[in-house]
Amino acid sequence: MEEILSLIFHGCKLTRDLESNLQSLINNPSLLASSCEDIVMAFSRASDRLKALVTPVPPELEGGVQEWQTANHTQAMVMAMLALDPFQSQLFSDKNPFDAKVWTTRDADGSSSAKSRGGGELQAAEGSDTGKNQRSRKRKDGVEKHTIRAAVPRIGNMEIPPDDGFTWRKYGQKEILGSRFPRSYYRCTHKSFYGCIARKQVQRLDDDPNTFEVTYCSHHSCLMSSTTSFPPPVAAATIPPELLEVETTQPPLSTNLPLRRWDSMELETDTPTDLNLEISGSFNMATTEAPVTSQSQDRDAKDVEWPVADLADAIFNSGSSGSDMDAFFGPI
DNA sequence: TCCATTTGACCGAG
DNA sequence: CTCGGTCAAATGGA
Repeated sequence: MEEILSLIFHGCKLTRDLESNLQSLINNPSLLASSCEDIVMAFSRASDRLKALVTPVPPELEGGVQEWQTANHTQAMVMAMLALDPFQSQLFSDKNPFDAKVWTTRDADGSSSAKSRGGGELQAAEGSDTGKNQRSRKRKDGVEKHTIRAAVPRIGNMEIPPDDGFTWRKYGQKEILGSRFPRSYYRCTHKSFYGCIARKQVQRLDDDPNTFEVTYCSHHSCLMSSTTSFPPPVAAATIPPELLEVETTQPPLSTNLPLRRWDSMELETDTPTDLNLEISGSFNMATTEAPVTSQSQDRDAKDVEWPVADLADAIFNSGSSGSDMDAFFGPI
C-alpha cells in the first residue's frame, strides 16, 4: 500500500511540478508531452496496483476491467491536457466547426471488432448489429488504437471527416456488415517517405450519420504529416492524435496553425464553462450496455466506477480556468 | 506527369 | 467459411 501511496504522491508531485513550470514549458511541447506522459504513467501504475489488491476478477470480467483501466488511462491523459490547456474548451464547445463532441477511448487489446471493443464507442455498430454474433478479430501486431467521435462539420463538405491536423491518404474503403455506411481506411501521406505507419479508420455511425467514429492506429513517426506546427517527435510518439489536436487548437503560440480552424472558431477564453465535452469509456465492468455520460449515470449504484467522470465534472462544473491543478488534486 | 482516390482482389484471424 | 483490413491496378484531377 505504501508503494501505491508513493506512486500517487509521485503523480501529484509531477502534476504540481508541471503546473509550476507550465509557463516555461509551453514553448517546449515535446517536454510538455513527456511530462504529461509521466503523470499519466504514475497514476496508471497506482491504479493497476490498487486493482491488484481487490478481489480477483472473474475471467469473464477481465476484459472489462482492462478496458476500464485503459479508459481511465486515456481519460487521465485527456484530463491532463484539459488541465494544461485552459483554452481547450474551444475544441469541445459547440462553437467548434465540427460540433466536436469527442469521445476518447482506447482499446484494451488493440482488437478492432465491435464485440471486442467494450464500452460505448461501438454502440452504434452493436446497435445496428442484427443480432448476429460478430467475432472478435485481433490483429497479431497488437497495435494500440484510439477511437474518437467527431461530429460532421457543419460547414463545407459534410462527407469529409474532420481534419485532425494530419495529412492522410485514403487506401481503402469497405462495406461493413451491419453498418449503413462504408468504413474508410487512411494512412499517413508520408508513409513512403518517412516510413510513418500511422493509420486511421473513419466510419459514420448508423444511428447518428452526423457523427464520425475515427479510430487511430499507431502513432505518427513523421515530422511532416501534421498541418500544424505540432507535433514534435516526442509528442507524436506518445500522444494520440486526438489529443494532439487539443494541443493544436490553442491560441497561436507559434503562428502556423491552420487558418481554417481559427477562422471558423470564436475564441472566448473567458468562458471556460461553456463546455460540450462528453467523455465515455468502458465503464461497465461486466455488461455490454452502452456507456452513458456522467450527467445521466445512476451515481448511487456506480459511484466506484466514476472517479474520472467525477474529475471531469469537477473540471467542467467548477468554472475554473482548467489550469488550477488544486481543483482536481487538492483533496488528495 | 504526379498524386490521390476508387475498387476489386487477396490475405489472414477467428 | 466469413469478414475486416490491406494491396495494387485503374482512374481521374490538377
